[in-house]
Amino acid sequence: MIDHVNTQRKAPIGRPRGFDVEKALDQAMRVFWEQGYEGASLTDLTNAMGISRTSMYAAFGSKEDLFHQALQRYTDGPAAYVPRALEESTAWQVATAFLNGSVRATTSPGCPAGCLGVQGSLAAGEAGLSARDTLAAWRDNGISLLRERFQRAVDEGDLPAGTDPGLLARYLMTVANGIAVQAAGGATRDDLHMVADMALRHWPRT
Amino acid sequence: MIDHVNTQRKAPIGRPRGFDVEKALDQAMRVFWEQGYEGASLTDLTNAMGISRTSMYAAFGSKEDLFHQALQRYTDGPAAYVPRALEESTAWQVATAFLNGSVRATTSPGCPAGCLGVQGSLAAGEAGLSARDTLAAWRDNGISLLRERFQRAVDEGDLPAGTDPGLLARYLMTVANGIAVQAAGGATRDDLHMVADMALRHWPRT
DNA sequence: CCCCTTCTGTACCGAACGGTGCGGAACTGC
DNA sequence: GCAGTTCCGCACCGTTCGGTACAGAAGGGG
Repeated sequence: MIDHVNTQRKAPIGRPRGFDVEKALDQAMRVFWEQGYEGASLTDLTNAMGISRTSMYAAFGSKEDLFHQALQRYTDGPAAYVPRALEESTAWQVATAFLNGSVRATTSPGCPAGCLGVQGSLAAGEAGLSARDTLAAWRDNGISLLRERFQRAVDEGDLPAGTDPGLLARYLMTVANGIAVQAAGGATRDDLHMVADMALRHWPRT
Repeated sequence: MIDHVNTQRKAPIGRPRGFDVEKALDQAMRVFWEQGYEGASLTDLTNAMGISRTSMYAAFGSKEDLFHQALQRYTDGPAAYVPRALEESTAWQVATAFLNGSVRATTSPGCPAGCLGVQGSLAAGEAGLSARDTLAAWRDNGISLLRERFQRAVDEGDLPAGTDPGLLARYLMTVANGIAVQAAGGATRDDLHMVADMALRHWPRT
């Protein structure tokens, strides 16, 4: 607020940055996605980002900070199918869009197989505990978003009265997480689309 | 074959081993289960096993060999619910026993949360690629066992003609893998039992 | 022009990594 | 007792880990 004028300043004093922060963050996201938090070394990361260790620390803070920012970019990018799915007009459409989106995102050609929010740090030693907890909270947040959407669907009569929105939400997230594991193991998009269809076959209807 | 007499020899020459190989393997299995292949250091492992690095290398070969033997012990121990489920008399009972067993195994008090076959090495750097591939093959083998069992059920008329045994098998493994991820993130046994029930609600019947 | 700020490349830090050489301890067979 | 064999604890190997000190390069403000 005080320095609102600074938001318009195009050329801050000092030597300008020699790389594109968002492009570098994209590359870091890919490395974390492919190798996990612990499996991605600073050397792997900075090589992929095309910058030196010093520049990385100056721009992002630490490996853990970089991971958080890469996860945010993942949320806004490859995982953007989640908020899109929540905007569908019926609970059935939300569920379908969510699972189909997860299949697409975890088997996208040119991207690592699987989901950063799952394989980024599922089990870890001491160094990766923070990342592990961050991702567990990230997945829980996804469940909460789904639950709130399904609660609304119950309230609106879009889902049968007495339906448990929390159970539906956790069920969908569980299937999506399983899809991510299968994708990481090499399952094809067609395989997983059939699995997603099967998981939706018994969806409650009014 | 040649040394079948040796199988009866109780006291081999040389200094006897000062620890129980199977107990040590159990502890190693727990560490890999909790921290993953890359996250488990030799120090973590040998401390839990109660032996020195030298003894570990002499008895098990290398960290990777130790992991393979720990996975075998996991297969025979905590994951023994899989072959038990396959022996159930109907496909429905097989599926129910498989998912309920996976819920129990991934939320067993006194054991790490989740499944070694999933979180042992899902995404990894160069050092963990072999373990990652081993676990992917381990999961694929589980799918194959289920598929063969369901093929038999189709042949016997226990499942409707035209049912795809491979799809059922992959579907169940996907749900089980999702359950493992959720368990690793702190989901309770009750939560996951309800998820498993929901996943079985639309099971094909004759 | 010089000063100040910011960014970058190199070279390096202590710690931890997986793995091993070696001398001594503990056992069997003679 | 003495050789032969196996196991164990300690100290150590080279490498890599995440993170940083420092000096020079590249920009703006006066």
